[in-house]
Amino acid sequence: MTVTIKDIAKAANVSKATVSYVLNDKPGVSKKTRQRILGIIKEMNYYPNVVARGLAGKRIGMLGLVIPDITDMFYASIIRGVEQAANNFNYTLNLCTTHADSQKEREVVDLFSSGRVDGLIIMTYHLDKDYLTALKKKGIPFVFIGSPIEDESIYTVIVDNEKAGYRATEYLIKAGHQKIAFIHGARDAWDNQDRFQGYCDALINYRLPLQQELIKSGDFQRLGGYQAARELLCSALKPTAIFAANDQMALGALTAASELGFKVPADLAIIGFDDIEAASLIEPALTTISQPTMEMGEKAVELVMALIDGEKPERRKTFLQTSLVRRGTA
Amino acid sequence: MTVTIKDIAKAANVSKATVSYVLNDKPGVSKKTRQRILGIIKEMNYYPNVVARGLAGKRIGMLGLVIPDITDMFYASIIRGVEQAANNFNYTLNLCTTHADSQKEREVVDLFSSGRVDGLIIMTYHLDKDYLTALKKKGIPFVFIGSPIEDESIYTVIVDNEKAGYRATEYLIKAGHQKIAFIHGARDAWDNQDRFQGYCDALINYRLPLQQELIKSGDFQRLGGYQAARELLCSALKPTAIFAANDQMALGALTAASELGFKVPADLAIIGFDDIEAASLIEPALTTISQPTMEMGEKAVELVMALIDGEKPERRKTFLQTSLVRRGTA
DNA sequence: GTGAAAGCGCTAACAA
DNA sequence: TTGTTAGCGCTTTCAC
Repeated sequence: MTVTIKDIAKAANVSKATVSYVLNDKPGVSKKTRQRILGIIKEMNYYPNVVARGLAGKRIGMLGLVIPDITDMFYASIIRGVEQAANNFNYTLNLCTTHADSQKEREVVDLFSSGRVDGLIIMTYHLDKDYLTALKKKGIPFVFIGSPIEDESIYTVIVDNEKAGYRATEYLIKAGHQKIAFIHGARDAWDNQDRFQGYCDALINYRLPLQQELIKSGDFQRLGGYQAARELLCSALKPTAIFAANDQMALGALTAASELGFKVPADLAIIGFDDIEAASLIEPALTTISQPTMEMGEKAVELVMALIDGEKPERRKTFLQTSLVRRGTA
Repeated sequence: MTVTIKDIAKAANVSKATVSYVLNDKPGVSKKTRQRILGIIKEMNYYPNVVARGLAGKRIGMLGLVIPDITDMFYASIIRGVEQAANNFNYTLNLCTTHADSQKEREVVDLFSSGRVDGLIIMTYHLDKDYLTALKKKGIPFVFIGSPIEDESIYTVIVDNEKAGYRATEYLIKAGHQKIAFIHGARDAWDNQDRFQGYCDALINYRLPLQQELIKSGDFQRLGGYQAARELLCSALKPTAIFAANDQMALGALTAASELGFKVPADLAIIGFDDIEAASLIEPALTTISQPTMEMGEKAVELVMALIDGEKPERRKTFLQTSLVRRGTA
C-alpha cells in the first residue's frame, strides 16, 4: 500500500526515529545519513502522514475558517488573504460556512473541538455569549475578523469603519459639497453605525449642520438605496452628494439619480462602501471605500499562528486602514 | 486536559471498546449500557478526536477541494454546493486554491497524498498528464468539476456548453434575428469552443449563414467584449444580436452599444454566459445562460462519496443542464 | 454483551 | 550519532 516511515527506516537501515529526525529537520543526525535518508524518501515517493503526525505531535497543519457565506465577495476576498497567509506557514484551511445560522455556528464549535484544526479564524455577525464561552472553554486558539466583539479579551482584526466614514464624508466636503446625505444600512449593524458616526463627526468637525432630512435608511439593499435616493432627490432639501453605507445601496442611488435626470457626478456625487466587483463595472464607476481584505486575512493568520505558538500578543484589536477609491461618481 | 475515550470508559466502568461501539452505532452493546454511556458522554462533554479516528479507522471526514480562485464567483457558488452536500455526509472541506499555478497544483497533489483527506474534488483549467498520473497513483478518490478531461476513465461533472450555446443562439433566432454575432472568449478554452460549436450548430440547423465577419474575439475580458462589439457595430454587416461567450464580454458589449447609440434590446440583443452577479445589477439586466453551480457541487460530492465507499459508478461523465435566464437584453 | 490487546503512522524521551 | 520504546486516541479483531 502506501509507504510509511517504517518502510523508509527499513530501506535505509535505520530506525524510525532517525527518519523522523530527518523529516523534522532536527539535529542529531549525521550529514551523510541525512542525505541518504532524504534520497530514499524521494526515491520511494514517501510523504509523511499528517494525520499520524497530528496525533503524535501537536500540529495538524490546519486552520478552521468559519464564514457566513462564501459567495459574498467580501468574505471571498478575505478568504483569499487567509489562504495565502496560511500557506506561508504551511497550513491549509478547513472551510465551514454557517449561513448566519446560529445552530450551524454551534455545530462548528463542536466540530472543531475534535482536534481537527490547530486554530480558528472566525467571521460572523451574530455572536451570542454562549458561543464565545463555549469557544473559550475549548482552549483552541481563535481570532475574529471584522466582528464587533464586546469582549475585550478576544483577538480581533477589524477595519476602522468610523474613520472610513469620516474620510468619505470629508472627501465630499472638500469637494465643496454642503448638503451631504447619508443612507443607512441596517440601523443596528455595528459597521453601519460606525460609518454613520464617522459621517456625523466629519460634518460637525467642518461645522456643517447635521440634518435629519438628509439621513435615510436603505437596509444595505440595492432597492433600499434606490428608494432612499429617490426620496432624497425629490425632497426640498435636495442634497448634492450622497454617502451610502455600502455599495449596493450606492448602486441603487445611482439608478435613482439617472432616472430622475441627475447627472453623476456633476449634479450629484455618490460614494459607497466596500468596493464590490460591480462598483467598477458600472457606468460611471463607483467611488467607494475599499477594505483591505487581503491584509485582514493575513493579519488574522499571523495572530492565530502566534497563539498556536503559545504567544500572547499584547494588542487584542488590530485596526486596519481602508482606502478611498476614487472613480467616476464623486 | 481534553476528555478522551479512556476517560469515558473509566467513568462508565466499561472498556474503551464498548465506548467505541456506542460512538459508532455498532451492535453488540446492550440498550442499557448504551444509554448510560451516551449519558456520560453528554455529561462530560466528550467529542471523539477525529484525527485519532482517522488514524485508526479509514475516514477522516474531510474532502479536499482544489480550485483556481475563490474570488471567482463561478467557483464560489460551486463551492457553496460542494459545502452543503459535504455537510450532509458529515464531511467538511479542505480548501486549496492554486491560482492557476501548475507548481501549486503539483504541491496540492502531494499535500493531499498525506492522508489528510478522504477524497478530492478538483476544478482547474490546465491539467497536464503528469498531474493526472500522479493523482491516479496516489489511489485517493477524486472527481473533476467542469474540466475538459480527455481521459475517459476519470469522473467528471460537467455542463453541456455546446447545448447551452445552441440554446442561446436558437433563442435569438426564434426572436427573429438573422445576423447573430459571436464573441469568442479565449480561443483555445474548451468551454469557449463548445459554446461556439453550439452557436454554429444552431445557425446551420436553422439554415442561417455562418459569417466570419460576425465572429470576433474578446478573450473573456470585459474590454475584449467592448472592442469586439464596437468592431461589429461599426462594420457593414451590423448584427442585430450578439452572443458573447461569457458575461464579462457581454457587459463590455453593452457598454459599446450604448456608446454607439444602440438601444438594447430594441436595436441590438445581447446574450451572455455564466450569470455572474453583475449580470442582474446592470441596466438593462443581462439575459444570459446560468450554470447549475449548486447542483454541480452536489453531484461531485455524491460521486466522491461513492468512490470513497468503494463503489465504482458506471457513468464517468455527468452532464448537467444550463438554463437561459431571460432578462432585459434579449 | 463486554473486554483485552494490537495496531494505525508518527513523535519524543531516554538509552546506548 | 543512532536506536528503543512508549504513547497520541481511536478502531477492531478475537476471546471471554
